Amino acid sequence: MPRRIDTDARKAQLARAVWQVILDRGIGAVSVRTVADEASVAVGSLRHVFPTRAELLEFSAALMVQRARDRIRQLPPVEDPQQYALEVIRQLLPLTPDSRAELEVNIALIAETPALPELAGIRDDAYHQLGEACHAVVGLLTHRPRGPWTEQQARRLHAVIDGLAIHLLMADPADGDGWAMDIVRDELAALARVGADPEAGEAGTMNRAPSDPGD
Amino acid sequence: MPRRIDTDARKAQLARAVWQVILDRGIGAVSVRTVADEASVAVGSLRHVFPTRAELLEFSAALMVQRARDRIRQLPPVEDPQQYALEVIRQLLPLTPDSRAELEVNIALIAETPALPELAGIRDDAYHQLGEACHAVVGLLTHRPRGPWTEQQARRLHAVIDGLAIHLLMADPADGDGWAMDIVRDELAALARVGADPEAGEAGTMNRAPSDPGD
DNA sequence: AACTTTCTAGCACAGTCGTACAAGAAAGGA
DNA sequence: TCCTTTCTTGTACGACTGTGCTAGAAAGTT
Repeated sequence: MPRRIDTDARKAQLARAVWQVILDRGIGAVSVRTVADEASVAVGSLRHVFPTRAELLEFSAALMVQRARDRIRQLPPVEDPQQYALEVIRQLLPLTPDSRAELEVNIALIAETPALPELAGIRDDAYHQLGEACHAVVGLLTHRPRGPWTEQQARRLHAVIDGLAIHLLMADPADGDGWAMDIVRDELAALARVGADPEAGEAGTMNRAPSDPGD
Repeated sequence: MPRRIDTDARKAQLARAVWQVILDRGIGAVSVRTVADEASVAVGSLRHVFPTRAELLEFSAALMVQRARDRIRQLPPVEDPQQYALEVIRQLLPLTPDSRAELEVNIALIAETPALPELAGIRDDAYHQLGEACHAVVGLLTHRPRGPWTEQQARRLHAVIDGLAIHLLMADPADGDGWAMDIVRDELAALARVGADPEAGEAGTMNRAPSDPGD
């Protein structure tokens, strides 16, 4: 047996280099050369692990999705389901450099999908996983069986999360990011209120009633 | 006076070519050559109007934002503010090939911002305009004076719209797109309920109470 | 120590990129 | 008709792209 390297570790190292290039110079700057330089590795060496550029990007994207999922799975268990859901969602918003990088990579993926059909699968995978997580949160808080109502609530929660994520990415950092989690807290509280009081609101409609502003 | 062309019309024609290339092959395929080909024009001719690639992209992006704004402004007036708001938001979601192209260009912009700082201004402009529109809708429906509560509601509505937009872009076309407008209708109805009944909900909190699922 | 296999390094290639530039075509005023 | 100015066109250049390929370094087996 000749010399062997830890292929998985090397792949992860190169994926990190991809993320760094995307963060610094955008997806357009991701080439085998820039990534190899970022990882302090020769191009031929990179291509020994990732024969094509598409494989490099595919792995980098998949690893990013996996990391986010693992981070959520390893969240310490919390008694209050509402607070637990809050922590889960906190992991999905770009509130730290790491998760911010994840989202930028994700957006770059969506933007480049027409050019790289191989990545569509990963993108759809992440989309459906997050959708399922939202549905789980709705079920956890409202104690309702799956149905059109829970599906709509889940889709709305999903939209709020993704929308807030993008806004956090674009918003003036001087504005802070507390407002985003405030909105999420509000969403979860509203859902939990249905779980606590099965008779709340008008039956027969899916509409939700915002509370009085109280000003 | 030598021969003159309608510069604005030519710029618009080239901008349309940019959008088409983005739709067909992604932002990564946008080059002076591909755009010139798409517009059936020589590269030098394109560069006579847009000396640099950055100017080409900048104009294309700005025109896209302007077109969306004009489309909304020229919306026929409707009596019911709730339905009017619904029509406005319909223009902002990728439900037609045109508005779908707009969103793809928008996402491409966000993804490429690190590489093209010139575009950040346009992106921020569109962001704030949409934010203002959401705030206007909240004011229109709830009849509340501007304040922390309306701001939070507007930010949430903004997040829902942008989140739904992205999901429509990624979702399986077989799923249809009715669910998105259903969610928007729900949001507006909930806001309108505050406007109709000033005493609704619990005072002193910003929380909103979803109605009973009614299943 | 010799051999074998993996890994690294780097050059070569055809293609595309943005941009520069020069020469010809087109069209209105003299 | 000629002249002037705008516009179009094609070519050229250096830099960069993904990929192919070869030669050598590294390390475990025998």
